[in-house]
Amino acid sequence: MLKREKDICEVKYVDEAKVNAVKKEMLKDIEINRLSETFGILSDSTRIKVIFALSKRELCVCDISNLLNISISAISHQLRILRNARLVKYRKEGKMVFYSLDDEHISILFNEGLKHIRE
Amino acid sequence: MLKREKDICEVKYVDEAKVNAVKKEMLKDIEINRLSETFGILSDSTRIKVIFALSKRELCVCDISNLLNISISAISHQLRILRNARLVKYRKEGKMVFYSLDDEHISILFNEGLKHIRE
DNA sequence: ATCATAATTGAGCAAATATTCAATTATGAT
DNA sequence: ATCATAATTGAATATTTGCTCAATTATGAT
Repeated sequence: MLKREKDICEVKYVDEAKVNAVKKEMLKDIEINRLSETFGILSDSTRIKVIFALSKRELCVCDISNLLNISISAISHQLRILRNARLVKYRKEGKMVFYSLDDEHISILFNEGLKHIRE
Repeated sequence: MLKREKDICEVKYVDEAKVNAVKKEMLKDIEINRLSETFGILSDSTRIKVIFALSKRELCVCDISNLLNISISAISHQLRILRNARLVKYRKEGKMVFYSLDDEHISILFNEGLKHIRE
């Protein structure tokens, strides 16, 4: 009755019905991946600072670098991640590039996180 | 006028006033760390599945291992992370340990994330 | 007591990730 | 055109992180 492809865990006391019931309700793989990616973007302290700073006002790369005391290169790499995730947008003005927040929803998530740690 | 400890970035065109204004409002280090830790816990697909499963019902370690098709050891390591973050609680019954969600607020955050990716 | 099972733990490994460094692109000033 | 500055990029490095494996703890059954 208990058929398993993996014979590592030949567990006897598993409640199959219970496990299967949860398995049916389980999130889809794509949802799980998108969720972990979304939260992953907010899981780095540098990116948190960038998002918070940009929630206050538009800033150029150099401003952010100075504000966070982090190298231009490092910040540029992180901005690319935020850009790819469509969390920030930018506009060019001469040699400078100004970044600002692009996504309303991430703000909600971000503030929900703030609420959580401040309670 | 422009005094900096780091002479790597001797930038001239930084808008000091703007940067300082944002710097004043910046989150405290401890808040930033807690935020990134909180989001970091939700940034792993295995932990997402565990949290989702436990949001449906209480499960023992072995159930979770079977449900997610992942080794007992691996799941135990992840459960420790969730325990340390006080996101799950447990009760012992004989040799088995049953886990369930401990934190209402994380559910809110989790569901906000779900909303975000599903919109 | 011994044995088997459920779970935890620590060490080691492999994959992912953040930062640095050097090179490059792009723009504006001369 | 040359030069300086703002930013991006790729490679290399260092750190972090998730998993496996082996050993260990804890409980229940015999």
